[in-house]
Amino acid sequence: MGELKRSHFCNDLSAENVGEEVTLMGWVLRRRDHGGVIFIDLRDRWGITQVVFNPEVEKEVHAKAHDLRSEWVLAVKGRVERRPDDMENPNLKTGEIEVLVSELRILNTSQTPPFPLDEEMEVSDNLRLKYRYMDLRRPGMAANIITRHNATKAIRDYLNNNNFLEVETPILTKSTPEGARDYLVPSRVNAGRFFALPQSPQLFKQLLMVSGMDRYFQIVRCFRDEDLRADRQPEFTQVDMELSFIGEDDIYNVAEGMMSHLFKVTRGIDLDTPFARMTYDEAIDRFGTDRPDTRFGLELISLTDTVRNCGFQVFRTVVEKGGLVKSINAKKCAHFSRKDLDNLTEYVGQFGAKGLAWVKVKEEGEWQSPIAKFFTDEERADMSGVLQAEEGDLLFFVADQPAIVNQALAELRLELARRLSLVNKEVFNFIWVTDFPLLEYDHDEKRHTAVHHPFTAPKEEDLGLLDTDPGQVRSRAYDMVLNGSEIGGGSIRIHQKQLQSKVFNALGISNEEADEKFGFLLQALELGAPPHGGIAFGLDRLLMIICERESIRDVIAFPKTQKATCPLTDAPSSVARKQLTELYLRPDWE
RNA sequence: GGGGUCGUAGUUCAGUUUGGUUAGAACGCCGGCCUGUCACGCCGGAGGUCGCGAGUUCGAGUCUCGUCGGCCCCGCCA
Repeated sequence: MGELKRSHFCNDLSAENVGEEVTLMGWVLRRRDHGGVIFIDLRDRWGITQVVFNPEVEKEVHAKAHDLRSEWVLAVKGRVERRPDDMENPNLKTGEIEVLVSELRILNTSQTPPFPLDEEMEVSDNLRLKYRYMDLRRPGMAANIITRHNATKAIRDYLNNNNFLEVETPILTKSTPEGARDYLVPSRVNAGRFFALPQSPQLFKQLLMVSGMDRYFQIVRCFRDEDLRADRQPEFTQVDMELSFIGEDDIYNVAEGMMSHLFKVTRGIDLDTPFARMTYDEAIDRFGTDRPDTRFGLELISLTDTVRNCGFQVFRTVVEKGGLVKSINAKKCAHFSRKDLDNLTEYVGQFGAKGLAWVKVKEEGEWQSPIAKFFTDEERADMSGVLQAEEGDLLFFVADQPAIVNQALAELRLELARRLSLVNKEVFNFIWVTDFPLLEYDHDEKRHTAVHHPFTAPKEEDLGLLDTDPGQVRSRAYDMVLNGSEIGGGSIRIHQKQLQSKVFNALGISNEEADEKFGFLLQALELGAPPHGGIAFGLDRLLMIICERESIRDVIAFPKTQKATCPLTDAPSSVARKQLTELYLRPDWE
């Protein structure tokens, strides 16, 4: 760069700077060579400035500019000039001016980029990840990274102003049963032993409460060795927090305040607080899922009682076996074609539904449907009544075991909303889902497992059920749901050893195993653990919504592919045999 | 572990249904011309193991099987 020193960024200059000598540094976005005058759009993180090379002004510099190519790195010194009349570019922040270059330094050349940095062009994910540093030059991606910075800054500011301490917790930690598969790290110093990377800092943040930190938070990487999705990476970031001497309402308050600040800073949006609340049971009942998207209707309606004694054997048998019959009334959709319906039937099939019954409501409530003949006039009228069916409506039915009915119709509801364009992207519907069950039965393992995690406190009024009917115990867990996406979850924790042991027992964890795996926590609970609780937010998912992207990969600087690999570094890779033997590992796959 | 979909020039894609001469387009790239463009324009040019491997066939980008990779989903995971 010689003696050149950058004086401005590429979005700084305006008509007010006309006449000034400035020095800009950046990348060549585009070159427009007119044989005579040459225009270069110079780009940096902040913006774009047009710089001009005129042969009548600086003949040698102009000649040098002839060689410039896309993505070369330049330093240019020159005078800010107002553009001639009618030559202003309203699409550029710096469009009023241009820099007439008197001195050009080529700081670096560049090969032709492996893909165009044009925002409009779709480029395959593999290429984008292999050359991620090029991908991140694209203004849209750069904006996401900048938004991510602004988001974490806003979160830190808010929590700092509310008496929270940011405390780091170990990345090399102990493998614990329950939950997701661990990433393991072999210990060289301790033959045959392994660290695990944390699935979350759950136990450490509880210990920080025992240590009297009172209000902790951390923006922290978490690791789960499970299969990937558009919204799931093996390493992801949580906004993790824990508070002492609090109840649910205190958590809701802090979390709502933090979200309000976050959305104000990143999107300029004022959120309505407090957020709506809904129990788990109500969410399942009305939406079939514990993370309902409440931006549109199409709610699930139960017909189980209505059809209990009906003439249609399929429905009757399902109800007799403890199943459900639920329905969605797709208003004014009776025009759906047979192909549409086959299509939707296939769609719900992947969620386990063995069929999708449908009814088109015609004049005077008449049913056009393959199943119409199985019902009496009265039964059809009863069902139409419950569903508030009107001429032109399309009714869908699924009858099966509750889990299948709810999932199939929940997914059908979302698919219908997409097809009917009912989803308003400008709306941010936050809700708290509360009163989750504490335990669910795992048919493979033949025992109960924790719905949230094993440290979640049961509701006091349900404590008696822990021995008699554990599946019916409700917990003090809560999720924050935004537009159908679970963006955070937490609970009030157990802070007394006796209750914690009891829950471990309900989970089928013996006293010995509890001591071996969680002894340190149980000990801490006996040394003055305060009542406490907390919540953790998925920062990547939040940003995906804030940045209006379809994948969390777009808000992570260096994400992994669906196979959990990194095309840029080629990780994971094989290692030297010596490294393995040092770690007391003997491969048997060769 | 399973289902779907894609893989052709540097990039994005057409061509695959119905196998048949030299595999096309746009953008990009290279060269030339051009003093007011901003997705500059005009003229010319180069550029392809059709992901990889087997098979069917006189002949495969096109059909079959396998395999690798990207993406989406189920299971899994909060």
